[in-house]
Amino acid sequence: MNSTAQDAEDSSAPAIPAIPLAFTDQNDTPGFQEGLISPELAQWIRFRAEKLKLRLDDRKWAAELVNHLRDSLLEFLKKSDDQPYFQLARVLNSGSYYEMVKIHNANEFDIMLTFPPPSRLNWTELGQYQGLFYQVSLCRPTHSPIRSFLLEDGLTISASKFISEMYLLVRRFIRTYKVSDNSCHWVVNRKRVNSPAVTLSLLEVGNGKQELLSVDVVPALEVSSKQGWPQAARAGPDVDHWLGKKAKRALISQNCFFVPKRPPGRNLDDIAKEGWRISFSHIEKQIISSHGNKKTCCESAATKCCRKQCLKLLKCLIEGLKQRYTKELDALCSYHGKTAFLHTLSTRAEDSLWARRQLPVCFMHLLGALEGHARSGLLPHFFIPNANLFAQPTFPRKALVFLTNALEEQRTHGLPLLMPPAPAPPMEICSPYETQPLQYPDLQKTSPVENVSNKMLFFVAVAVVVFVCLVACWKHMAN
DNA sequence: TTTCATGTATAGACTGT
DNA sequence: AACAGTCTATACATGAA
Repeated sequence: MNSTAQDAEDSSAPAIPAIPLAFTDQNDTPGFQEGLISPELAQWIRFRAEKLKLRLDDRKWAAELVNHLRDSLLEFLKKSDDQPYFQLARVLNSGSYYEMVKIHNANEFDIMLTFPPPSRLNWTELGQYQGLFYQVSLCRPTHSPIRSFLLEDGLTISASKFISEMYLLVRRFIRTYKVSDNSCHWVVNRKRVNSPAVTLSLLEVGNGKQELLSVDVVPALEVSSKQGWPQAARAGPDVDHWLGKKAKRALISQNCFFVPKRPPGRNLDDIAKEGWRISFSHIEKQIISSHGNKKTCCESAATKCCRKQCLKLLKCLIEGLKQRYTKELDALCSYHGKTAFLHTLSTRAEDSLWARRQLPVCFMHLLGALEGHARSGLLPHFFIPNANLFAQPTFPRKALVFLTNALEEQRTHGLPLLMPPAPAPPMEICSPYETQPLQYPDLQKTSPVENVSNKMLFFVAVAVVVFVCLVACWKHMAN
């Protein structure tokens, strides 16, 4: 009976695998041995990857709202005389949506607003951050409107002034900006002290609780490629054997950015409080979109690879872990996953290793790689090899040990966090997948479109169950 | 496999200095 | 007239269905 109801909703759903599925640590790659993935688990991984796709309707709905907001904001800044420097803003879409690795819903967008400095920049590494954070200043005094963001020395660009002014203008913009159909409205979220973003949320009118979309607007200072990247990143990412030396040169010859994010920690000195963080978002996006060892990767059905799917699954697992162990894994974020992913791609370069069919094996490999980084406490920033994203105190020792164990548990117990909730009781009607929001309440923020389809599915499931019951009764009576 | 919508890169037109 | 910056049309890539 249960399976009938399930099948009615999702005929492609594989059977729930027997748990635990043995993964042992015998291999030198932590947590990975090819032969040990059971066919059931492999099927589940494929199935889960399918489920992470964004729906076209959702994308269309969200893209229209976000693009209109973005274009209107840009127009507002261009016309604004209050802060003439912001008239120079240019848009650079970044983050997982535009990298095509956003999962579950098209509900989070990252938009960088980039600004060219009036002259060459000087930057000084802030100590103890291994080249991630910088004091940024102009080489010479200027009459450019950027003046209003400078400190008393007339040269140093103040990150706090920059982001505060951005807030001011975005708030001013939002006061008059209306969503076309009036059913929702954008609000500016509260300022967060360590965040470089002005975060906007789209709320339903009359239901202030439910956030339908969120957009991070991140201002960024552009460093001309003529100046080159800071010393800590000068060597460029380790992609020689993967993307090739020529591709690497092309990457290094691009601009990089500073975003107004101060370094973590309390009791910062006055210089650190005005610190900027280096950003390679646009390069990351480029690498992820042209990710092949050969040019032909993903060009045809025959050369399709599973790299992006692996990253999506890892992001899903990380979200799940953070949901399940909120406090313990506070320090963990999706960027750790992305970094481990990039390292894995650069060492496991050959396209054939990432063939579409190999998804389960590749994902387990990636998971093992992240576990390995956690176990060794070493996860170098992909562009700044000396910056360890698992270094303390940013990533506390305790959290690292917890993460190592959590990842090991996932690997050795058949990925319970990627699985549906425990086997359903006999009369359960809904398919396990549809009940997923119960397990991870915030992972899936339902859009209006989704609500409709959920109701439809539920209705169909109930109808099928009733029908099957009737048939069973009828047969019983006939006997 | 195909069809479609969205996102991106590019060239050439346009505009103001 | 020359130039840089901006806008626009177009083709192409990507991924969902």
